[in-house]
Amino acid sequence: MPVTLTTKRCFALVDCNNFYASCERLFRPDLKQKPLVVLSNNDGCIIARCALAKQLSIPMGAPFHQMKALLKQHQVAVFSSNYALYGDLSNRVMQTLEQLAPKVEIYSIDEAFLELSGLDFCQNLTDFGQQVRSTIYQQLGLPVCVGIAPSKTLAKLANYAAKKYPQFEGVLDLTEPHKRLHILARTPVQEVWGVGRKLAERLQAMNIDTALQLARACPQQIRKKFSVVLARTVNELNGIACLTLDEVQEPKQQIISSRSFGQRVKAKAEMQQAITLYISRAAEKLRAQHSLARQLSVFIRSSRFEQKSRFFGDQASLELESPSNDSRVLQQAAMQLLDRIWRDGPAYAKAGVVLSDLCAVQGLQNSLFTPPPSERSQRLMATIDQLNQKHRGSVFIARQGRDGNWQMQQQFLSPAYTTRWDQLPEVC
DNA sequence: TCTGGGGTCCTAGGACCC
DNA sequence: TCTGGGGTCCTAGGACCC
Repeated sequence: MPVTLTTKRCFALVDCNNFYASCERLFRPDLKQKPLVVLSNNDGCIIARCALAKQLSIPMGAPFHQMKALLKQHQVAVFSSNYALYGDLSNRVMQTLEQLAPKVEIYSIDEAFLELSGLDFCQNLTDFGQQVRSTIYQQLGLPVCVGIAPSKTLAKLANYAAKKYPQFEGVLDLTEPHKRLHILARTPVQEVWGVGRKLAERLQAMNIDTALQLARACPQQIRKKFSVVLARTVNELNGIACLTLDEVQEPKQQIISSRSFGQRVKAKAEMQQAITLYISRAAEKLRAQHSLARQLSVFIRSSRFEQKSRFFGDQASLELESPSNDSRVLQQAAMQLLDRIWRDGPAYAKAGVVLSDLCAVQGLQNSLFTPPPSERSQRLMATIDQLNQKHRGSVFIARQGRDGNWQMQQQFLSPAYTTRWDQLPEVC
């Protein structure tokens, strides 16, 4: 077997195929030969499709209600999204990857970059990619594809091609420049990481339609006409690594909790319940990353799709006297904000809260000017988090109430197979 | 009836100062 | 009274990602 000494930068992108759909299918072997889709929160849109469903031309992001007839006609299995399940399986995929490569950056719930630079693998890179694929499939039953290249942007593109063209068998190594031309020339510019719909339109107006044409553009001109970001993309497409592997997950700078309602909200008391729930969720996330928030916003809005009535939306923010992660403090502040923006009349479709201007609990403990949150508050919150971790929703602020009509619709929710003992799959 | 949620980064423009 | 330019900081909004 040839030995590849990678002295240059080398990245692999591992991406799970149709992740949510694959997760659902894992526990339903009876659906192996059947098309399957997963819906967004509130069963609003289709956000994941298995290969068979894709063949039926069910578009990504299509509103569920518009697709119902087609789904029924082809007997497509439908699932509400089950983030407890996907999150748990994602963790297992990442743990497996960490055993296979020394440096791993968890990029999203279903993707990770591996850095292979400077490693003298006793195998070529395609074989390494196949090993990743087979290990994850054997251990977890989830299919993945692997793209390998000297920059992250090219690794993304290699992954895209590994998925698209069956002859690569799920792994594509683009470290050799001459292998790239062919692929870049066949990849539409919109498939390049960092090029969305708007940029693609502007690029196409300049006769840049493919990834290869973008790679051959002048970075300085792109910088001038577009942005530093796109200029960096041009360099990355030429194999010049501008992005590095970020192994450590930085704490979030902003935490959002928002949701569309299962049914329109008209009463203020219901809105108060919803906002209280969202605040609790956001505060939980805040504490999980050991942060405090200085700023808080609340927003409410009616539906943009409503024909009969005019759209209404408003938001308000405030700065806390001292940074906090205490659900009670944040909840009170949120209620004040809601009082400011609430209007009787509109049928509200969505609301949310945003925590921002975050800082670390640690840093504040040594500050002379801002008092740190009290021991008592920290201990109480830690206890609540522990209880809720064991049993979701066991402790909550009374204002939140139980079972409002506004709560999320999840008509097709699968059991929490992997995270709840009472919902373990049964083998008959 | 029914159209997701949660993030990041960059830029443009205004306010303000020297 | 008239004139100028450069710098910083902040915010809102846009574009992108999954």
